[in-house]
Amino acid sequence: MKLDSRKLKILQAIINDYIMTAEPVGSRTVAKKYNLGISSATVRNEMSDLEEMGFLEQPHTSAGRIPSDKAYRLYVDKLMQVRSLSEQEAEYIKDLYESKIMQLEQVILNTAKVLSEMTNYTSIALAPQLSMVTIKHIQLVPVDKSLALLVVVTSSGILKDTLIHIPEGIDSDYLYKVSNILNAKFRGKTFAQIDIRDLSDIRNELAENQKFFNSLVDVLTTSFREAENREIYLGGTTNIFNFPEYQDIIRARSFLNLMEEKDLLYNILVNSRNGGVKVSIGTENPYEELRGCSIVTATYSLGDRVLGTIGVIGPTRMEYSRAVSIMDHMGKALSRYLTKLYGEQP
Amino acid sequence: MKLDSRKLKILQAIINDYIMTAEPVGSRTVAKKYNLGISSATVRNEMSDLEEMGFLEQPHTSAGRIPSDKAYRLYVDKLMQVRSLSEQEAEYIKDLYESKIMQLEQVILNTAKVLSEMTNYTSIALAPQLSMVTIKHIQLVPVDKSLALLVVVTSSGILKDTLIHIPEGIDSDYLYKVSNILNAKFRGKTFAQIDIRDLSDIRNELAENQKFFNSLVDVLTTSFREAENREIYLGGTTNIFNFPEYQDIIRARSFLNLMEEKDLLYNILVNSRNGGVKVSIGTENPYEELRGCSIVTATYSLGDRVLGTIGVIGPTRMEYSRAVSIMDHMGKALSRYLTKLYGEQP
DNA sequence: TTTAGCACTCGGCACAGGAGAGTGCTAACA
DNA sequence: TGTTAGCACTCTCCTGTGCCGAGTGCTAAA
Repeated sequence: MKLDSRKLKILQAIINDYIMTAEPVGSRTVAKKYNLGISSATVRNEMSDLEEMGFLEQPHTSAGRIPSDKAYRLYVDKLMQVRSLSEQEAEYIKDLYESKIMQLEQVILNTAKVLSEMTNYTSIALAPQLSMVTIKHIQLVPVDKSLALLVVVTSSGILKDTLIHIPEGIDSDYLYKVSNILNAKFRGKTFAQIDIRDLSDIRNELAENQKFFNSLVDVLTTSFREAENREIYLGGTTNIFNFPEYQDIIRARSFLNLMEEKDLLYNILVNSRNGGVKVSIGTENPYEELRGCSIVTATYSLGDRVLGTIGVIGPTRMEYSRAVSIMDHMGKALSRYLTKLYGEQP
Repeated sequence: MKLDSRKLKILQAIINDYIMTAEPVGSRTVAKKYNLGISSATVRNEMSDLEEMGFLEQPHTSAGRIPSDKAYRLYVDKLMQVRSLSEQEAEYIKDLYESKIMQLEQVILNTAKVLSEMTNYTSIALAPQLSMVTIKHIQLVPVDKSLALLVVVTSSGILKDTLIHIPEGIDSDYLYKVSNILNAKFRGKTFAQIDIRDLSDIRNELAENQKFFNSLVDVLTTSFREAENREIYLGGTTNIFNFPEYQDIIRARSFLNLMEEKDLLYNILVNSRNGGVKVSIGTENPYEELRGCSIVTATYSLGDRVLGTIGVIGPTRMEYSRAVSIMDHMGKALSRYLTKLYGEQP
């Protein structure tokens, strides 16, 4: 059977209607509301064909039809027209990145918040992945007799800081010396490139302070393990209650529980890291818990390095065209902002 | 009318039963299940009295009775026996504070998580209030030609760090000098004690670098404003779905929305800061949105300075005796742990 | 003062019937 | 041959009814 232009028009009408109303769409509605110049009976025949082809589904015999995931896929790939942002929306994004925030985490957090407010979906954002950025500066800052602060500044302004115990009798100069060694070793490298063997040099330097060396190794190795920042920021988790398909307490609950599964969300976002806007519809999703949801993601970068992913998650009956355009703009605006703020200076 | 011992026994039975079942309790149940040696008819008369006295309420004529907030208050103050922790619970808390976490925020976050797991309620925790701790060390760390990192270490190991722009031509030595001035001015003070006028000295020092001075003032003043860390950590927000009184989507939703109102939660926690375990029952609560909920809070301290508050929030039909004992132990264990880790060293 | 007994109340549930929306099929029509 | 009008049929949703059970309040007896 061929998917001729009339079938496409009808399909599009059904998808549009269902996205707006969340109610199964009947043949009469299509014929009347989307004046295609054909009668409801004709529409009925076409709808029957579309169902046979797998684009429509019927919740029960005497209900209208709803689009299948396959239909949404077709819609996203071929049918929908990606709108540009409304003035209001563009303004919203512009405002977000004009405020003076220096903390990178805060930027991402605010981005998530704005995303959920603009789209009315739940937003998720992956914290910047440290393994992607280079180390700019390492410094041991003395705190008191027995504590020092190990600060690592990266090219993206991110810093990891950890307090470490130092043995008695270590002075500020000594820390300064160690800092210099660490800098010489690791400056310019990414976290991923750091090799534990590089530390052996330092071991020799610190031969007389074995305990201190051990502390350092301890902290640095944990830092390596946490180089992949697995933090996930959420925005508008309760937005899900706005959708009629989540008026059921069981579904709402399982959705909210899902949002607490940070590991799962992490995997989703990390796997969407290969550039551009990505749409994942219902059953296309690798995780069973997410059939019924669609996810639109976009990446954000610093210069040409992809740092992380932002996304929105909502019912498969999602306003894809709006979501895609917002995600697209947001990803780009965020990248521009980050590159401007933290971009590698010569 | 007098609240004699039989009335108290009956009231206690009703409260216990209602806490466990969430179902209105009838006279038969009380007479049979809590063998008090009296008939249901007698219980009925007593219950009628208790209702008149304001301790019981009737959802509708042919239902049993449920305790009023007044009854819960009596229960918490007089009737309930505060149990000690089960071995399992004690073990759980012990484990929590035996792991090696250095980041204070992480400790509080984990505390909230464990709290919600142990109690099955939603837990809330107020981040440590910086105005309570003293500044130990301030240092400007050079990052590159145009950026420096301002690190503030406090007596509780908390640090605030912010990137600031520095004008061209400022070298590491210069930053070191400025750091020393800042240290001389502010070391030993609390954030609350910092006076903007103290900066005028520095202005003179930096006369030739007006721009840099402005940046510094900018950052420091924002730090002051944020000295009160308004961050709230939540744990187990979806636990609320476990309770039959929140099977209604409207109520569940409004509860979850409430949990996103960080300002409101902040006020609740800050106002519970005057030591010890505090129980706030339903309508006793200053916020209308929270009638129907009870909150049990405890404070945590560093040495003798109260740093913040932790708490659990659940339906008024709360297992007060368990909640109070857990909060009491947790607050104390957390304080001990913090004092051991970050306690003021000579 | 306590208790047994009884009439009464009210929510919850199952069930039936009707309305409404939508379908599929058939037959007529262009 | 494709399109349309008509019609019987299906299925959900809503509403009203009647019954059951839990629980109460009152009365009268112990």
